[in-house]
Amino acid sequence: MSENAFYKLRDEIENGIVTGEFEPGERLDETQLAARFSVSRTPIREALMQLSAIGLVEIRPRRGACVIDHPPQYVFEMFEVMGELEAMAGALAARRHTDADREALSSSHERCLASAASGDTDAYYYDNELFHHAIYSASHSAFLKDQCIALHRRLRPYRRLQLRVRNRMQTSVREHGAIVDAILAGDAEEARALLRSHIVVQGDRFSDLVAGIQSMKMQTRAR
Amino acid sequence: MSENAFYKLRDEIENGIVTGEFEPGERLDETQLAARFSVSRTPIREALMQLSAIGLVEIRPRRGACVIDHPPQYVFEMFEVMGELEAMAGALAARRHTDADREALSSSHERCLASAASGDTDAYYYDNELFHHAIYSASHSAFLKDQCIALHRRLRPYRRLQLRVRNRMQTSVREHGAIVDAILAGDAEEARALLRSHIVVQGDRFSDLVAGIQSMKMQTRAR
DNA sequence: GTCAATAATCTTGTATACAAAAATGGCCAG
DNA sequence: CTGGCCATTTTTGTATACAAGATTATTGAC
Repeated sequence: MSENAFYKLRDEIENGIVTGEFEPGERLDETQLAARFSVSRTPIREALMQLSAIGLVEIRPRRGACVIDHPPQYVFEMFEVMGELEAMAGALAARRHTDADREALSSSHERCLASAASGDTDAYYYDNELFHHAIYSASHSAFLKDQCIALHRRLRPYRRLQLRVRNRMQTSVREHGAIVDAILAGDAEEARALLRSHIVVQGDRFSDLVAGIQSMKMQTRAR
Repeated sequence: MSENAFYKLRDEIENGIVTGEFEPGERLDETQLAARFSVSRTPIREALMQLSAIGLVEIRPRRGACVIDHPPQYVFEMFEVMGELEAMAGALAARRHTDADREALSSSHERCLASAASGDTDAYYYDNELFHHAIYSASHSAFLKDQCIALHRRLRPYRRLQLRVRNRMQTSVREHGAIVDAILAGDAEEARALLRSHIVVQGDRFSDLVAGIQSMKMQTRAR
């Protein structure tokens, strides 16, 4: 608590955006946030500056900061790019994984299986992140890993929505199984293809996503 | 000059990093920068916060900001990811380009041809950027375009180094020609493959890059 | 009652002030 | 002469102050 308030504040505000406490388009009042976190406006502004550089917040001159509000098309494109990056990570992982990577992949997949079976979406959400991070690490490309983690974070609000769709967890974990097999078998092109289609939001899933975003906003209006 | 100093400051400092005025690893003193740009430390700090979120600057608690200094391996990985993203943009462009995109691609390629022929590396550097931006736009994926532009910016310092290598401009512009042909022919997979190898820094080019980075740092030490 | 213009208020953007941590330098012991 | 410890000096991180632009409320005209 003692040092570097703006780091903590950045994570705190980011978390608020991810969980939907701050909704897309909502204005982020500096004074209000300062009061809420019992700090002055200075570290709040610094946190907002960082979030704006990351692309979670939009700062318009003399107008203050808003939570970024992307049109569904843009969100779709984000998943599309994420798919390509994860596909790349999977392909590299298939070629480069070590014994430790095998272990990390398998065990995180086991955890996903368990939490999917229990139906606990929060647990699955967390374990799913572990699984994907295991792939990034296994790619042995530090920059690719950084990029994947950054984009993964940006997509968190929407990823959360997706899990609410019926049976998505079961489908997701089944796909994970095939991905693990491909990577461990060293089949780079198979891993690439599987990861791409695992991530990209196609057909019905896109409609579900748009519906989810809509309902999230409706919820906002109602309050 | 009147409004939003931190935007201008961010670009100014970023530019300093890109052109090599601020060398990798160099400490960025807030007070010094404030004096240099005749502002207080506040907007300087805000600019540095943004640059750190982008990944151009590293801020260590209570230790101040430094220009980020990546090991050559990491830089290589950055080009590798850039290659994959541009390949994706090229593939999409091949499928989706409009008449306006055709025109933009052709004319920016013409400009590259001209500046390469004249041997003006600065002009080529600029026209090359135009050309690649034309591909991003033709992909008709706003997010992919944003990501490409962001990464392209981050790679600027190193890209500049590459052009100094003998005949690189001629080779580059020849590759551009093939890329334009593939995109205009609507051959997505050909465009993908050509762009990937156009960007990725393989074999000798990687050695040249490492040597360039070394000499850049030597120059720093000497002063 | 509605609209527009102006005054009052609020919010942002920047400067300055101050406390606490890190870096520096000097001093003394060995 | 070297190395470690304490005092001094910088430098960072945060709070506060203030000016200028944006927003809201009020008043007056139609």
